[in-house]
Amino acid sequence: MKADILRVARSEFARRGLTGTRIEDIAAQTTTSKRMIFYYFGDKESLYEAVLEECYAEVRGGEAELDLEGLPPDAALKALLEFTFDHHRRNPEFIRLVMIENIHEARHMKKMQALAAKNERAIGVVEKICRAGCAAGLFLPDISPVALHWQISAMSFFNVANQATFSTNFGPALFTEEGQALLRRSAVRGILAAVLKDPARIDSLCPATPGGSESAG
Amino acid sequence: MKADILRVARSEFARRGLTGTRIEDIAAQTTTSKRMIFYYFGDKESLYEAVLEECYAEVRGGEAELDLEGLPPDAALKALLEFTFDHHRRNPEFIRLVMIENIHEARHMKKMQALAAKNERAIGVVEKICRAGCAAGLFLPDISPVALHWQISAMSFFNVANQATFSTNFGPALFTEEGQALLRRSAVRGILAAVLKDPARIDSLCPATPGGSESAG
Amino acid sequence: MKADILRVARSEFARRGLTGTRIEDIAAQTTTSKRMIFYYFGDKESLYEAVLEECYAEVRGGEAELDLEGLPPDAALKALLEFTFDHHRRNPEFIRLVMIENIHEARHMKKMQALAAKNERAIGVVEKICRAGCAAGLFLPDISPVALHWQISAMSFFNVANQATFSTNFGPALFTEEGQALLRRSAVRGILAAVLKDPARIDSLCPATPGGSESAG
Amino acid sequence: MKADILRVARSEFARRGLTGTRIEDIAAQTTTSKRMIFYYFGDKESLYEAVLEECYAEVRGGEAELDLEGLPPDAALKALLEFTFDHHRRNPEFIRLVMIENIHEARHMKKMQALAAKNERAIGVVEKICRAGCAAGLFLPDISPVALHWQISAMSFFNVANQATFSTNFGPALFTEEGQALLRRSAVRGILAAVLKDPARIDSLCPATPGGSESAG
DNA sequence: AATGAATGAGCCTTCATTCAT
DNA sequence: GATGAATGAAGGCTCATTCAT
Repeated sequence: MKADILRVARSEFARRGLTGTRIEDIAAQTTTSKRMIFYYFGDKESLYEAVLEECYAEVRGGEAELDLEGLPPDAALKALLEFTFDHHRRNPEFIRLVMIENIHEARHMKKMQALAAKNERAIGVVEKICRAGCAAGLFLPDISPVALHWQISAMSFFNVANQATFSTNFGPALFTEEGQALLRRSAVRGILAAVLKDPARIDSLCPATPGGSESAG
Repeated sequence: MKADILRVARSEFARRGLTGTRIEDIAAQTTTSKRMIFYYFGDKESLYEAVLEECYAEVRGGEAELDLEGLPPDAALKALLEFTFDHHRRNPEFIRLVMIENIHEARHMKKMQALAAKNERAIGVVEKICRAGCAAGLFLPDISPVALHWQISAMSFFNVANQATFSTNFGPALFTEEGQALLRRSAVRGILAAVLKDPARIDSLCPATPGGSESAG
Repeated sequence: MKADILRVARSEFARRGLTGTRIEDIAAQTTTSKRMIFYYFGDKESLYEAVLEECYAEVRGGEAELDLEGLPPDAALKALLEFTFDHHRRNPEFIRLVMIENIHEARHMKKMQALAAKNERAIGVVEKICRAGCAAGLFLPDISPVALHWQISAMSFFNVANQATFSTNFGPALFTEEGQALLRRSAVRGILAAVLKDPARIDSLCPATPGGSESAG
Repeated sequence: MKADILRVARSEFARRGLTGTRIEDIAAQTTTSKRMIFYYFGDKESLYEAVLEECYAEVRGGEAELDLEGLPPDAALKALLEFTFDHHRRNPEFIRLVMIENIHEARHMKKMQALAAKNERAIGVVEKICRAGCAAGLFLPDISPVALHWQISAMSFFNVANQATFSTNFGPALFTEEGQALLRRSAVRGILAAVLKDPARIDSLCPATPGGSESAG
């Protein structure tokens, strides 16, 4: 019952934002009533926070499934980016909730205690790769894991978050399967180039060219 | 008077979104009345669209000031990214309006006819650089200007749009002046790497390391 | 509570029409608030429709009380007209609501499903009289019950509906008790004349002269 | 220009009533502006009154064209009814304005001075017929001209005014050309029967049966 | 005489929320 | 614990009308 409400609420909040969502609309798609929503969650904002928290847990939980053990640092970094890129594409509701949080200056996210551990883990993954990369002499020294995470996030997030305006302005080509594959490769290439000591290694890791057809050399 | 309303409305819509904004709040910050807003703009949504259009015109107008003539293609690309990165930072209201548009699936932006020309111009700039880069044998062949624009936008946009959640989750360090300088350099390096035929050239164009402290060698 | 609202709303709608009525004015005469009206009825138009429906049910219900069993057909017809004439006079609000409906091209009445049965019953009464009258050789053959109902309605309805303009233009005499009695007798005479095979029978059924003073011989 | 406004205003007031009509809607269909309407007519209610007055003048003017001279009284009465019946059918806007006036308790009509003469003339016609009919020994004595006028009006007016609700409730058959012909004949028959001393004369004046098919005897 | 720009008042409606059991 | 009925507060919007030239 609570789960039912949360499921519908997530969809509505993701679609319409915090103020744009109406409790009545959520109730209408639920087996319960409007009254029950207040009974279980107190008020609209608390429901929204519950949705946000649950969604975050789920998504960050999904990230834990990624196993980079055994991969060389540069391949691991590549895998991490590709995973994040795909992961964000598969979770548009999560992306939208984060967009909405940013509209609200992360006001609700700041209240969420459970986040700290999850975020540290996310950075931990990048940090580990960086350390290994430096130790192996592959990466430039003094790479900031947080900056690297920022760069990975930027492209993976923007790709989903701004699809509507970007394709309105510049056409839908980038959001077809081929377009997405292209963007993903460009992103990998950019990230690796920003990190590798010897840029020549890039070509062995990602043979294709960014923004170009497969044929390029 | 219309300008006064638009100015206040932009601030409110950027801050609170379409549904979150109350006409009354706009009126209160204006020398005119709530009634006047409807007189000039018809309804809330039309006012929002007028704000969006005006803001877009202003921002894209600002971009026109950038002069890349005379620069070699790779330096031009670097300059374009740096300009975009800074430009987005200087226009947080515009960024927020675009975020809000994405929440609304670009519903209003799709109506704006005047955009087409401006968007083509934006792509035109990148296209020109690409052509010159290829002609000079500097860039990889078959670079997609739109994909390149996407990559530039991704980092410049995300940097402003997701500041609230990112700094909530991973600390405010990246959003200090030094942090921003670092991110900008990483971004430049990534973009160039994704494009240059000879990655070794990167170091001559951007000597500093990505994600690293200034000291790195 | 709903009944209270309906009662007040009927009076207001009958007096001022659909657009002329203000929800606030209804609320003010009620023990409840304006908000409650929307809670119970959704919107102004639905409230109006509820009023119309209820009023129709009441009025047509009142008609059911008329018992014509046992009367000869011509006497039954006379009784039906007299009843309708009096009945309309007693229900000026109903008359006004029908006037208002006609202004609105019967837009709302067309939605009312429950009417069909009631209307068929109304025609049924006339039909029965017609059949009996024909069978008894009293009425002209091929009398149309609907046309007869139209004629009865015309005079009974106009008498109430157009009282204001008629008495403004031609004086109030016809709307005193005597005037009304006169009109009623004229109407009966007209209706019977339009139906009876042998017009001479009229005088036995309604001895007084139409449009004349009682004294006439 | 004033004429243009009046023409449009009549149509709008007739269609939507006094409160239902919006000055802006009138202006939109005019070559002039909303402002001009106030300039020429002062306010909404005065414009409505001007419309009402003009419409009345026009319609009552049309009635003057009827020439009953030379006809025997009963034929004249028949002609008057038929003319009125047809005349009302041809002037639905006028009918609607009178309906609206009745909704407003004839408040505006009461102000109209010019009416008195026109109304007296209308009654004058009936009066003349009555006098002639009595003098000729055809009509019952003491026929009230006003009651007779009421009866003529009732059927002619109701026929147009209540068409929407009547056909909604009882079908459209009565408002086809044949249906209307039938009703007109019924009405004539009823009126004559209410007046003639010798009802047998009816059949010579109107051979057809009321509410029946043409064949009846 | 003629008019574009401006507006005060108030209307219908919606929203999250609480009452009372 | 669970719920149907009720509601205060305010929101977007419309209307006839007047200001100012």
